Amino acid sequence: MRAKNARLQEVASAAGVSYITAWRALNSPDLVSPRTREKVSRAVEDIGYVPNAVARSLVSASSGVIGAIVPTLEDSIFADTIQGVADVLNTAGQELLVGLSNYDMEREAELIRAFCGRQIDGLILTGRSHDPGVARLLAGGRTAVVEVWDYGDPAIDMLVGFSNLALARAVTAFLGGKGYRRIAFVTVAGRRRGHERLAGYREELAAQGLDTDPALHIACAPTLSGGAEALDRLMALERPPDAIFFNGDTLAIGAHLRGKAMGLRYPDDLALVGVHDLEIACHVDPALTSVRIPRYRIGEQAARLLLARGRGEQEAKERLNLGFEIVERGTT
Amino acid sequence: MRAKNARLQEVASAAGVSYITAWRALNSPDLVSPRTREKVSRAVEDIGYVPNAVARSLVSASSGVIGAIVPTLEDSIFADTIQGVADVLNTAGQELLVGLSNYDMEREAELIRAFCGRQIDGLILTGRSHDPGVARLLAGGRTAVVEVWDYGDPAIDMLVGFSNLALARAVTAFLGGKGYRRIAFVTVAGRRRGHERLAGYREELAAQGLDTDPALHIACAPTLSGGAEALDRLMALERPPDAIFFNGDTLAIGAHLRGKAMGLRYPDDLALVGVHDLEIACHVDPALTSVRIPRYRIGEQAARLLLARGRGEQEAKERLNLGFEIVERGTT
DNA sequence: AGAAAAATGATAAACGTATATCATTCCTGG
DNA sequence: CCAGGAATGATATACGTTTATCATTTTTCT
Repeated sequence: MRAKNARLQEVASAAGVSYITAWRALNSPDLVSPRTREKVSRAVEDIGYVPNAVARSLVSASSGVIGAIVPTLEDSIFADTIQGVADVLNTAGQELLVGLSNYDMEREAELIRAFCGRQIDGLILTGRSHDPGVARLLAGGRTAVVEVWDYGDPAIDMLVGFSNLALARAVTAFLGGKGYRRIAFVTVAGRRRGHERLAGYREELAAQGLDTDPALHIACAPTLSGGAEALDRLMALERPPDAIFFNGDTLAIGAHLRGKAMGLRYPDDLALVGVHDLEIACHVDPALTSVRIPRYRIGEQAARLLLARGRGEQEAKERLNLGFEIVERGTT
Repeated sequence: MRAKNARLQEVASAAGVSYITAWRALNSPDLVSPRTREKVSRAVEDIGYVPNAVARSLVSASSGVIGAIVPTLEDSIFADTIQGVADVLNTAGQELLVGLSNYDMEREAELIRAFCGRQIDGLILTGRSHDPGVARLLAGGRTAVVEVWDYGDPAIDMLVGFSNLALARAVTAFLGGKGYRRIAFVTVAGRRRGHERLAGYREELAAQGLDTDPALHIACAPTLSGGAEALDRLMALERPPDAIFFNGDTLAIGAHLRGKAMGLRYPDDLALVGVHDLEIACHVDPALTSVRIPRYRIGEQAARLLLARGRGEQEAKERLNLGFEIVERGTT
């Protein structure tokens, strides 16, 4: 059933030329006469020859594959970054090995090891905290690495993202500047990015002398329902918040729709801010204030850096802070 | 800078055993004494040895990699399927090569060729229409193929999905059964799945004697705004529809929110149906009637079939029709 | 102690390509 | 017709594993 793929030797035979000539016809066409070139490419067609990239990788010690590990594709957040990576790699004929860590550092470490064994030319990792063993493996510099979706110290190699701490401080400061005093923060349980942002939120609360009631930070499920339920819990507090910072538009939209059904009026009764600036943020009424993050560009830039490194153009440990932008709309 | 990775020979030297013994310690531990096993694994640790999967693939003619090609990750639709694939592959230690065709058949063909050159153990393709050259390449049966997100004839090899034609007929019949006579259909321009569903919609209109006004089928951008704008155009018709079937919840939600802002009341003024049953369908008011499609399970099952084929358990050209389900809510 | 079994070692071929070296054949221009 | 270059060919080695065969050493058991 499973016949072996044709080898270049068979193409050569079919074309009536030697192996070497067939090889030259495909890989350095200038060294070969047009007639031979023609014969060879016809033989390639006839046989359906596809060069064995595995053998090529083995001898050239470079696979033409980039690995990217993100926590999940289930919210479209990281999917957009992967899309950016893939779009850039396409233009360079590189392939993309995708790994989903499910927010699990050990799983991420396994994926990294497996990817390294596949001789990937570059690796994109989400975030800056990784398994220590793997950090050592990668610190050798044999593989180009870009960490994305974060900005700070230390970094393994290259870095493309924005400061999660700064983002949380900026949003909190923005709300404080608008006069809100009891600002709640809603995160999804068990996610590292949430921890960093929580730190920024707390720092800024302290800096601005805002209400630091710990009851104002709660965690919920990463869904619209999670956001809706978080709203319920916060509004049921003895002293409910006057503004809620949701760590993700999905949560914020869930809360927005629930609150509206309950009769809340934004921003008078309550202010809402999300993160990611999903398209739906502009389609609810009033439109949701959110934080625009260059999700797609993060992927693009990360891929570009890896390609540049591969071409030897980019030896430095480039660090790109792509920033973020608070987009003010009707809910604040 | 870029030192070479350690080879197994170096591990053997470090452990003070022969190459063969080191190999056995890693690959058939039963043949080796516990003490030697220990020495070798310590050497592996010290050196940071990672087996070269490329060399292994070359000799074993199987790479441990599955390829999956989807049109895009930008809406979360196919991302969910990829997630399902990845979750199953994880349990089997297989890696996932992802290709994004951007709805372009030529691009898809290039990706398929590149993947085959990488000696993938299996391939997941979206839909059943592909470049003819590539179809021949794959028809050889050297690579296990699962086509997903569709069900019908012919198929290259295995098949996991549902009938897009049946889906469109079912939705149209459902609306007709509710008494709606002027049923519009909104698709995204230039997508094949839309064509199949359009055919189903038209067949059912004819079968039920419903209004077949061609002005009731329009195309729009694949966004919330696209759906909103489609609503505007349809409601501006001299004889507007009494129900709209949106080929995707994103479009339907965009229209829903716009229509509500315009003062439309569902389902009295207008009925809406979407496809995909995204979470937000239940969070708008009234909730959106939609069609549940097992996006994640499609990926899971496709991956399972490939793994079974790889283990030699599954030689047949399995075909799984996972179906769909109309979830009736407030908009109809 | 001696035989059987377990563990280890030496050697070689294979996977399909990349690439280097040297040799031969073919074509072109004067 | 011959020099010189272009085109083609023959041969070999390397990449790092997998796997087979056969040989040797060490351990275990009676």
